[in-house]
Parts: sequence; C-alpha cells; structure tokens
Amino acid sequence: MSRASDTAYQKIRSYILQGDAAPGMQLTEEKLAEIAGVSRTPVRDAVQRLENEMLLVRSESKRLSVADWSDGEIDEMFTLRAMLECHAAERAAIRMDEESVQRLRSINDNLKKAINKTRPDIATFLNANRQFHDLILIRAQSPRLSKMLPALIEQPVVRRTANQYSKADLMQSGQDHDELIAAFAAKDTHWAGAVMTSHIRRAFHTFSTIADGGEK
Amino acid sequence: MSRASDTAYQKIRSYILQGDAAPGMQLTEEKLAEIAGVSRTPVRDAVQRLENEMLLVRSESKRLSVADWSDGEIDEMFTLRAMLECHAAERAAIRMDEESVQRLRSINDNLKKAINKTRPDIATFLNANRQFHDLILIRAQSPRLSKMLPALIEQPVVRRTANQYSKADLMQSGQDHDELIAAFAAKDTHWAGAVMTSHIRRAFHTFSTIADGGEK
DNA sequence: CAACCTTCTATTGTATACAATTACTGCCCG
DNA sequence: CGGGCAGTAATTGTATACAATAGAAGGTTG
Repeated sequence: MSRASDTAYQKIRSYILQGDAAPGMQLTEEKLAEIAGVSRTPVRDAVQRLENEMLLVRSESKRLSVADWSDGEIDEMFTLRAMLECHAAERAAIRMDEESVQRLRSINDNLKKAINKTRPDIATFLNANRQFHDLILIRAQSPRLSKMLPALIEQPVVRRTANQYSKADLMQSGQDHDELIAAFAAKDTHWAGAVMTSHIRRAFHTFSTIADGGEK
Repeated sequence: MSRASDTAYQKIRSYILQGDAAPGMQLTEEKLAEIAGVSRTPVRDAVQRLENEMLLVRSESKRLSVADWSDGEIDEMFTLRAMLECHAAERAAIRMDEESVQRLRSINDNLKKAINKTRPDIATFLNANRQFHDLILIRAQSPRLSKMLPALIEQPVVRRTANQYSKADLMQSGQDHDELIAAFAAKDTHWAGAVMTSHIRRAFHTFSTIADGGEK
C-alpha cells in the first residue's frame, strides 16, 4: 500500500497496541483519520487490514471497535501460531543457508545480552525476538505463511505481559533459539519443528500463568 | 462490508474463478469497476480482500494482476488446509450437537445422490461438499479459523479440475464424510482430526495426479 | 545505432462531497 | 410511567475530481 495508507495503518496499530484504546471501545473512521493525520480513504484501507488481523472488529452494523479477545481466543491463537510456526520452521530448515544461520546466531546474542543486563531490557529483547522469528519466516519462503503468521505473532496481550516475564523465562527463550539454530544448522526439519512447537507452547504457558495471576 | 463492495467482491471473484482472466494478466481498478458496475472506491475494498486471499497480487509497483500460483504454492495450500481443517474438525468434534450431525448426514446424502446420477452432477457435488465443510467450520466456533480457511478451500485450481474427477474419487469423498460424521457422533476429536487430514491429503493426491496428466 | 533524457499517458492514491444507513433523543399516546 | 414512533444526529458507504507516481514512447545526441 501507499504512504498515507501505511502510516495510517502503523499509527492506528500502535495506538491500539500501546493500549491507548481500551478493548471494546468504539472508534469512528473520522477519529482514526484525525489520529493518523490523513483522510478517511486511506484510513479505510488500514482499517480493513486491521480487521483482518482481528485487532479491530465491526460490531452488529458496521460500527468499528477495538477487539476484546476472550481467553479461549487467545488460547487458540497460540495453538494456531504453534502449528504454523512449526511448519515455517520445518520449511526453513530445508531452505536454510549458512549466512542466515550466522545471522540468527548474532540476533540471539543480542537477545541474550539484553536479558543479562542488571535489569533486563525488555524492549530490546522483544525486538531481537521479532527479528529472529522474522528471519525464519523469510527462510521458509512462503508468501502465504508470511501473510498469515504476523497477525498471530504480534499480539497486544503478549506485549502487555512481557514486562512481567522472569529472567529465567527470558533465558529459556534464548536457549530455545540456540537449539533451533542447531536444528537449522543440521537441516533437521523434524527437530526444528518440534523445538519451535515447544518454544511457542511454553511461551503460552508462561503467558497464561502471568495473566491468571495478574488480573481477574 | 456493504452492498456495492460485496457485489464487487463477488463479481470480481467469480470473474477470476470462472477463468475469464488468465493468470498473470494485468487488471486495472477501472476495468474491474466496469465489470462490477460500481465505482473504484468499493472496488478497492474488494481488491484488498482478494489480495488477502492471494487471488490478486500487486506486482512491482502497485499494478494489479491475477495470481499465478506455482506448483509449490498449491502444494503448500493443501498442507496448510489439512493442518487447519484438521484442527477445525477437532474443535468441532467437541462442540458438535445432535442437530448438526443430522444436518451433516442430510448434506452428505445429497452429495452422494449427485454422484450416483447417470452422469455425476459436479456442480451439485461441489455445492454439497462446500456446505459440509462450512458446517464443520461453524461448529468449530472459531472466528479466526472462519477467516483463514475459506481462502484455502475455495481454490480456482480445484474447481477447474473438479470435472475430471472419477466416480471412484467422488465416492471416496462421500465415504470420508461418513466416517467424519461417525467421529463427530462419538465426539472423538482425534478420530475426526485424522479422518479430516487424510481426506484433504487424498484430495491433494487426486488433484495433483489429474493436474500432472492434464497439463505441463 | 544505442543510450539517455524528456514528455506524455496510464494507473494508482487521496481528499472531499454527498448518499444511505444506523443509532439516539425526546415526544406522544396508551 | 412505559412503549413505541418520529425526527434528528452520527456514522459508514459511494462517487467523483484531482494529485502523485510509474511506464511508455519518441526524439536528440554522443
């Protein structure tokens, strides 16, 4: 998409992800146009994309509101993500090259460094984590996966609870990545897929423990 | 979406699926607006949806063309479809009620009747088949799956080769459905999932045999 | 004759005005 | 006082005009 369309998408998206908009809250296209600083036309493009990612929902009759996911929906998102990202890892294992493996190593080094500061640097951790999974997705060389997965990965709920992860949880992620790298280096598809699956499912377990304790 | 937007979507979609547009062929928004009989605004909405389903692609710089899927992409579509529809079947098995099981039986009866005519009625078969899978998707009660799966199921390639299916192939589908119904009646999630997986994978095998023979 | 620049044309992107639909408010009537 | 009905306001949907950008064509010069 185009410039105004893209900026609208990004601004609205971060507006939601940052938590400036409460789940369930109604938004009008005009308000969003104001926020994004463009007219309604590109906003509508952006909104449709966000609807697809299910960050926005159209209630009863065409009115727009911020999505409010149930526990069951979040649960299923992790399940779907595990399935698809496992598949991505399997594909990537076949198509992996030495340069990408090196790049994964370097990214994961940054990730671990971010953890081992006196106080873990969550922003850097999340960023490195995203880079890591992105690169795998690229190596999977599937336009379709590249279209489907991001919506499952960039969850607002995850970002919100990320700050509460313990150092041990974060370290475990780094180790999972190390093992993934080993599987890629060995071009062992099943190994890569299995590690990825357990990586995601553990993340879900960690997340839901924190979420249960934190609220409700 | 709204009226003009929806009609545009449907018309353009069937325009592509019917094969009126050759894969790779360039289309302008204006031409599509003409076809759909509406202005460019709703066409752009429809186009974005079709881009999401990957029926249309935006080449290098924003120019629109009909998607031309490689064998590898089609292969992966079946794999993804098998994974997701297996998952849908598992969810549906838990949430299935007696009334829906009855409805599945009745749909599958129609499907079999369509096969057993002197000359199989493919249109009716495809229709019943779609109803069958749709109902399972509904019982899976997952908005997310309901958004992701249809794009994988309604493949133009499949429709194009459907006419070449043998009577035995079609009958096998009917039997798969029977077994699915049994699994649902027993609320056996693993059984349902396994049958669904093999149902899709066989469909892929049948399809690719025909496709290989037919062209290329 | 080829490569590059320029101009023109085709196509997509954005804004805006207006139409259609939906929700809201307050009134009337029972 | 409550329920429905009318009229009004808010919101989304569509068309159209114009702006920006990419592609094609043609002409000039080394």
